[in-house]
Amino acid sequence: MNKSITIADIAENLGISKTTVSRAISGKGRISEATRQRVKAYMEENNYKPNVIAQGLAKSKTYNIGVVMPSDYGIEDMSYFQNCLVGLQEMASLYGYDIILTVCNNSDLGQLERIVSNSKVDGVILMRTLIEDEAVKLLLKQEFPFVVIGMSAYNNVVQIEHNHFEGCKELTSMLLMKNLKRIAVIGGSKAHMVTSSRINGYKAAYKDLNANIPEELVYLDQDNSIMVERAVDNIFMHGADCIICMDDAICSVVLNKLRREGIEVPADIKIASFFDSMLLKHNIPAITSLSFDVREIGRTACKTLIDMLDGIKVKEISYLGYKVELKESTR
Amino acid sequence: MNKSITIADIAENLGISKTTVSRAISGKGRISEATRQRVKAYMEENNYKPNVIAQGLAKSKTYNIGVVMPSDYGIEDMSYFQNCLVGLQEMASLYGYDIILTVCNNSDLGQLERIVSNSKVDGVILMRTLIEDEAVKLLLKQEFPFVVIGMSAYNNVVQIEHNHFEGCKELTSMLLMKNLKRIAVIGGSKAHMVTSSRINGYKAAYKDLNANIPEELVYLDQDNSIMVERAVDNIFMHGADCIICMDDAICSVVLNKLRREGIEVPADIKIASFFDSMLLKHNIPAITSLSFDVREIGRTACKTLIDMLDGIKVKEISYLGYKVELKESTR
DNA sequence: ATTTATAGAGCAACCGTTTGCGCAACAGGC
DNA sequence: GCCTGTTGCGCAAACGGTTGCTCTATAAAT
Repeated sequence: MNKSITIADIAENLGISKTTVSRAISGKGRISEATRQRVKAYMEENNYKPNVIAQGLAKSKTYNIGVVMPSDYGIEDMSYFQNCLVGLQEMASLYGYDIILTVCNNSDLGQLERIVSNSKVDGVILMRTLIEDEAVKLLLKQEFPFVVIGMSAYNNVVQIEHNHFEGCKELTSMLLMKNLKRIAVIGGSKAHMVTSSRINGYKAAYKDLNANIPEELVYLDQDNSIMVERAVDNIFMHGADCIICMDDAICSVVLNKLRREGIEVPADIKIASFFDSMLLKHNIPAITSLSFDVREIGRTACKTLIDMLDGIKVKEISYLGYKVELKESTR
Repeated sequence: MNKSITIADIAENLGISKTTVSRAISGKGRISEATRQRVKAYMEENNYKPNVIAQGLAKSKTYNIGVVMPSDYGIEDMSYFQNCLVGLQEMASLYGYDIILTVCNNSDLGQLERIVSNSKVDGVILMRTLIEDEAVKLLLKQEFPFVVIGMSAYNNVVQIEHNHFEGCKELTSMLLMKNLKRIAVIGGSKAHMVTSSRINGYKAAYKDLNANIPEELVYLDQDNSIMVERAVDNIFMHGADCIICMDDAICSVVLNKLRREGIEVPADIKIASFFDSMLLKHNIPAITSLSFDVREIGRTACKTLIDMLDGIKVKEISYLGYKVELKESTR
């Protein structure tokens, strides 16, 4: 690991002061075009790279963004995470930031606390928040800049999200319009904001039509396949003409279960799913899906945080678009 | 974001020098027990947190570890990645390091180059390497400390890996012992070291028995479900009594295909898979699987890198155990 | 020709730690 | 009472940048 050259080296070799070199590089302050060119040329030639740590110390910035990934992320969340991360990265590197990743859970914020109080990051992005979220509380208390991806139950929190309420409402409405009246819902955790927003959207669609909400068809917190399959059984017992799956993993289990039971999709029952992953890409019968540009979420979240760090006023909630895809006739 | 207190503040308030405070904290250098206690008490009381950036500048360390995630990671890799990451984190935070995550691909190493030459990380962990790997070349050329997870085709590279050769050889041997002679292989990229190791293990098992290797049953580089399904067709055409799937995603597609064709597992054909994810957990018929403690890989990789950074001599290749799980009779 | 504005550059302090070296006080050995 | 060793501590220079202020030379305005 060969020692890299510093601003002082450049200054000495060019017979100018460190100040001037610094100015030539940053473009700030008064400096002649000629000198700037000399410095630039020398930099180029000798492959000078600024030491971001030193810059950080001087400017009280780290050029790092902390990203908190919940430690209970399931495999079904990972595709979302991956795409989001790519978006975050894209934007971060555009502005010279890097991403420090920490896995934390609501009851052990050690990691997050460390990077925040040791000043290893300038701001934080929360990948998901709970209705009762310790990370949010911590950051609010410390007045540390952060944005959350997805909805937050807290005030004064900058949020980037797809409009799950509207999305789920639109989806449900569309299904209702197609004369499907008994729409079941499986999956999603009650503790998550996303879920409650979606459920509210679902209910709103029913209310708009003054129709009764079939509460007996809603099965949240189905943590494993066994539960999901049991839910499917119950749903059939109660009679249903459509199932909305809260994520792809659930959808996959449901589809398998139906296949085993000899129930045809979409002939016997319709299936709709929130479609984040590629998991089902090649494996879906006719399902209606709601899809999001997750990468865009990442980009927006990152840019918003950077704006905040630059002291630019940002709006508290950014809603991003979603799209409902009907695939009734596929297959 | 309230300004945090510094070593200078402590020094002033306690009427001692910065040096003494620093020594009290680090425990290095000569210092009386009494003073140390005074400082510790004050730190505790006023919630002092060292500024890692400043420490970094002084010690020429960042306490950051770069982790490179290939940008072509598929959803089937994410579970592996997640578990590995948790292991990495665990060990990193134990030693006061943080993880800077970058997504890079072989033809665009911009991100990696930046964090390395801007001295934002002390060392790098490569999540996967290709036979012809630009990241490895770059790091070797810059003499930058790094370890790779999985096998590397290069010399003088510190590697942490499961013994895929032995693993796949053992798996294949076990299958051969059970009188399955026509074992097919689907999936895996020729460009990846893992794959070639596994294939070599597979072949070695055949050679040990002086049996002919059924080359016509090996289908690598099956990038999408269509190809996988076609491969399955071909495999049946050539006759096979077992299929080894290189990963869970492939396995999932294969299982679905078989189900659709009305082929029973394990009655009509046996299935074996490299089992990283939870994806198939609730959805597997009787498959034989090879599983790894991926978290341990992460831990080991991280500890190895930290040792390297501390100037401790590490062994070039660490093999971690794997285990073959037979589930022939499940379901 | 004198004043005023401005452009180009440098000095030196600063960001928050670490660390080599030096200094005083005190201990023990003779 | 002198010499040597050790202990506890502080000075000041680093680490590699940034930045407020000052200074000079030149251009523009009067």
